[in-house]
Amino acid sequence: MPASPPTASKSPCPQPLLGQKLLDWYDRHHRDLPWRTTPAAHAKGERADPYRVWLSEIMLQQTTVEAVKAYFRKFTERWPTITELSAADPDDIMKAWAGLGYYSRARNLKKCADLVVAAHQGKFPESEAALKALPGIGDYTAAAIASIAFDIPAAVVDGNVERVISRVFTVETPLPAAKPEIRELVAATMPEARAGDFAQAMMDLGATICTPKRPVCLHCPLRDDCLALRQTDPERYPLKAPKKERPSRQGAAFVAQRSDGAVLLRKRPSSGLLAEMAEVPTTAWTAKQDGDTSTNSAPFAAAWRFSGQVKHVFTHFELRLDVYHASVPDMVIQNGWWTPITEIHEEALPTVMKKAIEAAIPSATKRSIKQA
DNA sequence: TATACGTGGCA
DNA sequence: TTGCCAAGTAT
Repeated sequence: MPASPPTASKSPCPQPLLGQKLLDWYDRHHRDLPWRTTPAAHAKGERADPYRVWLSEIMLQQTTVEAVKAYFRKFTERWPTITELSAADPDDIMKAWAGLGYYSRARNLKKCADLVVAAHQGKFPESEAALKALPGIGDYTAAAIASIAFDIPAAVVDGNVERVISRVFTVETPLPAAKPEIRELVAATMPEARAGDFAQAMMDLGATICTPKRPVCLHCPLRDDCLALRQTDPERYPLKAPKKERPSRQGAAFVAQRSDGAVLLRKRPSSGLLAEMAEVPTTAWTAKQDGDTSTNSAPFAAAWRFSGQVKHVFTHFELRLDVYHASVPDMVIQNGWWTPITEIHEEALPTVMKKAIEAAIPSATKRSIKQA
């Protein structure tokens, strides 16, 4: 524990006033989102459902609000309570999550639901530490659930909060090293009451006013307190460590179709990229130069015809897949099964696989998540 | 502390 | 087109 953080001199004392300004702004400008209760309802004693708070927070990790909305509705309609989610077939959860990305979240979702049902009588534990002990719940999510669902004064620090705080206090330490410093500043800024509203207010401010590019400082409730606005350029914050460049990989994907139109799928290994999701047979994905993407590397002999190339960008590499198609006789493969082309959208297919199938069989996967 | 882990939207 | 970004976690 450093005796004196670099920016300590800039915030010698707690700033409850700042927190109150933020809450006043939130009362008038909060976003209405499917997983929220309004601050007015909250003031009347209404509590947010911890299950819905948890589910939304997991979905929102590194994911936009707009992308989450349809999935959140789908999950809560199908599994209204954590008990029902825990009773679900894990494959059905993976299918329902398909397209949202970061699939370990879906696997941990089931593990967490099972634990809460088995070890906590179906109720989320009401402390930050106990929440953080659950699968898929880290520092941020534990604090978010504790504050939003239980009004526990926990320091919620996500990307929005990092941006708001680093600007208001001109934090000169680059992320992620600045995290502890930012957490201290949040703790000093938090009001005594309304922990959940304060956390959501910080995030709404970061999402709508204190945006990464072209923040709307004119409308900001903290404009008189913001050191970045006063001294320099707010967009300079938060400082970030330089990122590495994204390598390229390439491979081939093989879309086999039976005479009745069914497509051959198989299940991916239980660890690593896209773990336990469905795929069409592919080669290994290797560094661009030495990848063999010819039909020589097909999973079995067939009249493979080149359909086209698919590009897909993952977080840590970009992939170019040569896609081949063939009409084949009925057969059985390891970990594989046949799916009617009309039901392909119900499988646990990650987006990259939908792209590959679409390249081989145009219009095969057109049906969108909202209709599914 | 650094790396693996998805996807879609936007300038 | 390319790069950045969006309510992070696990190891």
